[in-house]
Amino acid sequence: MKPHILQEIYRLLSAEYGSQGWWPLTISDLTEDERNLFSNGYHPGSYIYPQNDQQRLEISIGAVLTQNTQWKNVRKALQSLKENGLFSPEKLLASGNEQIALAIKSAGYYNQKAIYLKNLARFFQMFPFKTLEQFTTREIRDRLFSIKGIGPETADCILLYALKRCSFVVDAYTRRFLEALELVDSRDSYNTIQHLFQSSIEQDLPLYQEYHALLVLHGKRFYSRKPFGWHDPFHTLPNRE
DNA sequence: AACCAGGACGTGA
DNA sequence: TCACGTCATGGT
Repeated sequence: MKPHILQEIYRLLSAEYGSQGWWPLTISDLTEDERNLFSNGYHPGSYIYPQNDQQRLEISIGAVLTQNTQWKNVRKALQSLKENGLFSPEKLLASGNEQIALAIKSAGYYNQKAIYLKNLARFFQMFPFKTLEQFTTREIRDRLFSIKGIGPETADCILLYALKRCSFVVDAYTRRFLEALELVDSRDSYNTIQHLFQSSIEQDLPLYQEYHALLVLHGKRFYSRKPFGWHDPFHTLPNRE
């Protein structure tokens, strides 16, 4: 692969779609000014979020809930968790699986995810956000990955968007996109593809956050099973080498 | 009325 | 390692 092709792809995606402002926060968490400024919880051009543990937790829980699930349904589940007073590690651990499952029903897989959220809550109880600062990104990643219900992508989402660590997120859209460009093979592992990005682009947090967001947006447009775009996906993108 | 969504786990080869 | 079945609601 050409060494700088992933940089070039980022430039093209960024020019095509502009700033995304991931990870989205629920509107109810934001101040009135922010509410007026942001649409649908996105905060394009601003990388100061999350600003408190509540928002860090929301991103982390959202990362679990959005596994193979549309964000729209996750947002309902997040609101439901808050409305039912379940939105803290302590409350989650003190609640029954059935109660959590009921609250997150809209996100699907609710029985599994109720357990997953408890496992995550147990982790955050053992390692509050403040104490995580002293660990390396790799150390946190290994810890997260060992939690039942947290795979590589979910771990990287938490690292990148909740903990502000440069850990590149590889999702299904990223894989389909790179496969279509014949930059990776279908049998390449998650870590292989992640390493491809991390060795090609500069270690910059906004860049990491934006790049994944852009890949999701572009992926939804051209690489969904039911794509809603009609343009040639290769039109503005580099030809395969 | 099938089919899909910002995955992860358990199982058997 | 890896391919495959399972988990489940909400929208097209």
